[in-house]
Amino acid sequence: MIAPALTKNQTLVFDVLSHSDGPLSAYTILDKLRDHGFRAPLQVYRALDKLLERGMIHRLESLNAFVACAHQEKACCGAHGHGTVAFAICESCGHVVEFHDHAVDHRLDDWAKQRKFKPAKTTIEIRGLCETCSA
Amino acid sequence: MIAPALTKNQTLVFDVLSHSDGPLSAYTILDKLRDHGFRAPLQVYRALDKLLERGMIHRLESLNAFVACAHQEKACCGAHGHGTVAFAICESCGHVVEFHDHAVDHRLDDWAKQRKFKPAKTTIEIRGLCETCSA
DNA sequence: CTGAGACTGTAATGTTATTACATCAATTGC
DNA sequence: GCAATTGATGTAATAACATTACAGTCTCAG
Repeated sequence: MIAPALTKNQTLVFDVLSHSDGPLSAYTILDKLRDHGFRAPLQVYRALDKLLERGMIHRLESLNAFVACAHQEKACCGAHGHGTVAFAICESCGHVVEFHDHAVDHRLDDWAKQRKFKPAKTTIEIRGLCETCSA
Repeated sequence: MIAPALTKNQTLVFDVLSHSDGPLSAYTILDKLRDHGFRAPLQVYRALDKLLERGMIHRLESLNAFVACAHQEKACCGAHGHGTVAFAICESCGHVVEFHDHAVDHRLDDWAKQRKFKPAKTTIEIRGLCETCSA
């Protein structure tokens, strides 16, 4: 099962995200792509949806923003991925660190199993101050 | 340090949330309070902010909605609370279960300590299907 | 060729949240 | 008493985020 190539719009959106040093909102992406012919939010949202499906990008729920997956180029976190992605978000500098913690995943899975809850997507986001900004 | 009484608007908003069987958006709350003189979103958002500060309600980031804290009447999850709150959200029936898992908290704290990241607020939300809806 | 499916373009609209400014009431310090 | 401060409120306008609806294009299997 080989993933099809990205379309032009998907490529443009992914490039913007992967070259950014922080999360971007859909509208910020739109603005950055006006020169490439983007005119409406839907062009961005459609591309974002596909990239999310593939696990190439992540959505930060607490920011309404998007980041490229830290495991560059591998689609590693998608359907075949290693569990839930977690984020630490610095509220001062905006920097985001993506991490995975198997123990946390396992613990949440256990909770779900006990309640017979079927998880579809799990969000873990820690907002605070990074080492640099809290110094 | 005794908490001051809730103001009229705060009380109205809290009552709506605590009598609801599911999460409500700010605008849904606004509609429910029109009869009580609410006319603008800001009246709701201001009350929500104060209630969040006290830990009497929680915000569900992945839904842009709000719920009353499950530990009724105690302000238990606020400044003196027992760590991070987690939620399981059924995407079919909308039901939300609030829970606390000390092991998960501890694990995320460890991660933060190692990176010298200072957490301010942590969001954990599992979206999926509850037992009833997946049957 | 043609019909199905996936992607695109555009406009309009819906939903969520904030900024700006004016007013009112309670509290505090002089 | 009476400024000065603080915190809550009311209203309007706007900003920010996201979706619906509809039409056109492209590709490919049959």
